[in-house]
Amino acid sequence: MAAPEAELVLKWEREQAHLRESVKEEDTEDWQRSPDFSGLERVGGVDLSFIKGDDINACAHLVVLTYPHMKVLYEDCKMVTLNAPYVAGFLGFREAPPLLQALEKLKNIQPNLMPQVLFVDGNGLFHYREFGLACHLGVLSDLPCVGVAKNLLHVEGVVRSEEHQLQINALQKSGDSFSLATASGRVLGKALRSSQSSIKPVYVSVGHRITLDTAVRLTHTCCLYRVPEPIRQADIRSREYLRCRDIT
DNA sequence: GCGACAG
DNA sequence: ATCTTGTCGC
Repeated sequence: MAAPEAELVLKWEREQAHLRESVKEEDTEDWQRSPDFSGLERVGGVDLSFIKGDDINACAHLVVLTYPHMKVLYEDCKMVTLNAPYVAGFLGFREAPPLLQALEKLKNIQPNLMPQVLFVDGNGLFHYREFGLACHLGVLSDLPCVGVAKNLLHVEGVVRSEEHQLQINALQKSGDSFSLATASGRVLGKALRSSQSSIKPVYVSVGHRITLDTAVRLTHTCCLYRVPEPIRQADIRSREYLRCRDIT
C-alpha cells in the first residue's frame, strides 16, 4: 500500500509547486491597510468534521460572520465523500475540493454574502513546500486567506523544542507573538497568543492575498477565544450537525 | 536508520 | 479528525 501512495505524493508535489507560483503574499485589499480594518464587513471560516470510525465521509461547513461583531450571516453544511487520504503536507488535496464547492454554491445563491477574507483550519505558507491548505484554497478561490493551525507542524527546523516552549512562555498577553523562521531565516508564520485565557498559541500564516503582519493582526481581532471565531463557529456547527444526523 | 508530521 | 464530564479557578 506504500508504493501507490508514493506515486500520488510525487504527483501532488508537482501540483503544489505549480500552484505555489500563484500565491500572493501582499495586502491586495484596501481594508487590509486600514488601522481598524474599516471596510471589512464579512469574514468567513471553513472546517470539516468526521464521525469516529469513518475517515472518508465528512461534514463540510462554511460560515460567514459580520466584522467586527462576529454574528453569523450565512451558514452552509453538507455531507461529502473525500477522495484523498490524509497525508501530512497534502491536506489541500483532501479538504479543498468540498470547501471550494461550498464557496461556489455561495457565489451562486448569495453572492452579496461572499466573505472578504477566509480563515482556514490549517497552515498556509508555514508548510514543507510553502503551500498548505490555506494557500491551496486561496489560490483556487482567489480569495484572501489566512491559515490558522492549532498544532505545530514540524517545518524546516521549527520544532516543539525546549527553545520553542521558552518562546511560548514569553507570550505575556493576548496579541503577543513570535516568528517562525526556517534555518535560512525566512519567516513562514507566527505563533500568536490569541486570547488572554489560553497560554497555548495558534500558528498563523499567509494563505493568499494578505501579508503575515496583517494576517496576525486580523486573527487577533477575530478571537473571542483561542480559535478565531469563524473557524470556531464552522467547527461547532459541523459537529453539531453530525451529532443530530448520526443518531438515525 | 528511525521518528517526527496541519486535519 | 476522533475517543470525553466534571471540575477547579479567575
